[in-house]
Amino acid sequence: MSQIQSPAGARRRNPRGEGSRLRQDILDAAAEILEETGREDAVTLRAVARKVGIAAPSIYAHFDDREAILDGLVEEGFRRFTAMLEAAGAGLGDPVDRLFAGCRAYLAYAAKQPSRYAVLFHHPHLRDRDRGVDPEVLAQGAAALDVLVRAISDCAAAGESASEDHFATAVAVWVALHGLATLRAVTSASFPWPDGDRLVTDIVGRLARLVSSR
Amino acid sequence: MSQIQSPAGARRRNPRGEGSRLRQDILDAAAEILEETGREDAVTLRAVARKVGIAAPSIYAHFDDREAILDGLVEEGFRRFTAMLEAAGAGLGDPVDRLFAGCRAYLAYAAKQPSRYAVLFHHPHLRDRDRGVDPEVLAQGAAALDVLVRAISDCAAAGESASEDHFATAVAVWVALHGLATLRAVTSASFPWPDGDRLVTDIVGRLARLVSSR
DNA sequence: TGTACATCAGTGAACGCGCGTTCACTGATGTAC
DNA sequence: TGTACATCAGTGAACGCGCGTTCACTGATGTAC
Repeated sequence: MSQIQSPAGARRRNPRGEGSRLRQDILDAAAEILEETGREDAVTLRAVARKVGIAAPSIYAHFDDREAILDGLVEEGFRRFTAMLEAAGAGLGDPVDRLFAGCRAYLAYAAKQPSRYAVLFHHPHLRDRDRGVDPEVLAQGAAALDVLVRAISDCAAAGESASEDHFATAVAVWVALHGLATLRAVTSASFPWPDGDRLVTDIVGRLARLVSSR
Repeated sequence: MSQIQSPAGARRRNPRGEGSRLRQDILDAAAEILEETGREDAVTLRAVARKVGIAAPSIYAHFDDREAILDGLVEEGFRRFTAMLEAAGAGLGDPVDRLFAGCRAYLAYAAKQPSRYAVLFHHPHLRDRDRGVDPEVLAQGAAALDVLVRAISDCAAAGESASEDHFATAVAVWVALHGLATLRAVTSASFPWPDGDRLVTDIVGRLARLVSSR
């Protein structure tokens, strides 16, 4: 948040034309609450307003309703997630290095903000149920997966992966990354996880059908 | 539920000594609400009471508080889950067949009751945070994982798997199964999943280090 | 430079609701004599 | 066989709370003339 303060009116009113800065403050506060509590239902309008230091109704200038805050959180989360994945392997020439960098970045994001990560993939917006899927969110999700597909294509082109159907290969890797990310967040401290990096190298290496192990 | 009815008092009082039947009815109702809504927070004391056809305070005879209902759901869920996994491969002689049967049963459980499955692995009880982990739940979770470990050990003993550290191998398979189970539940209908059975065979085959593909 | 005015960025009080939980109770069912 | 009584399986009313949302408003900030 660009300005944090107690409810006692310490917040300075945004200057003209920059009222939309409050929108970002609201999203940041919502993300903080989500991460602190680990519960999506703790992100209430009033809790967010308290955290930002505004009156609850002020939120309605920027979001239609409570659900819209969560929608915004998911949308922003996906945008950042995709950008982060793309940035992860950007400077690397070797496609296998790029693949692993992307996978490690994926897991690092989920480890750093487990609840925020979880909300990306549990949010009802991803389902078709009651309302349609937000196409923006779908597009971001597809873009994130595409980073993986390209990395694997490049590995295959370089003769480093035996993958044939690169999309299916990418999905297999994605599935395992997601499982690893969520289970790590949820298991108790007493769970005897095998050595983390070895596990990742192993899983990704096998599922991406890498030719030589690293 | 052994008896379902509208709130209008159609429920028949349990005979003496069988009051604990209500406990099971409450758990069943909670499971139904969870699956219908897909939201853990929809499982309120009052919603459960309405579904069972009793007054809300009647629940306190069987559960300490609202949280205890969810705890009960998780505990029962794990017990059934483990039993189901064990039953899945019971009749099969070939260890590879047994492994695949277990994996398919795992995914089938998650596909049939996605919310109930999700609650097993997202429930705060698995974390160390505020309260200690319920040892009963931990034990059931360990037992479920152990089914996998044994299946893989048997494959290795039969020369069908190149696995060395069977626990690590089982964790890799588990991670992928969990990822597949949760992502399948959450992706929109428009997501172009690769052929389900091929994907499972492929992922499990590679991660379990099976020698010959099936 | 002064001033009337529109706009913007919020506020404060109030609403109705469903919730978890408590409390004192009720009335059917089985048991002791 | 009859009856007093304990127990069991619940009920109904009430509480205080935090919630999402609405409404009419306020007062600072910039703009037109």
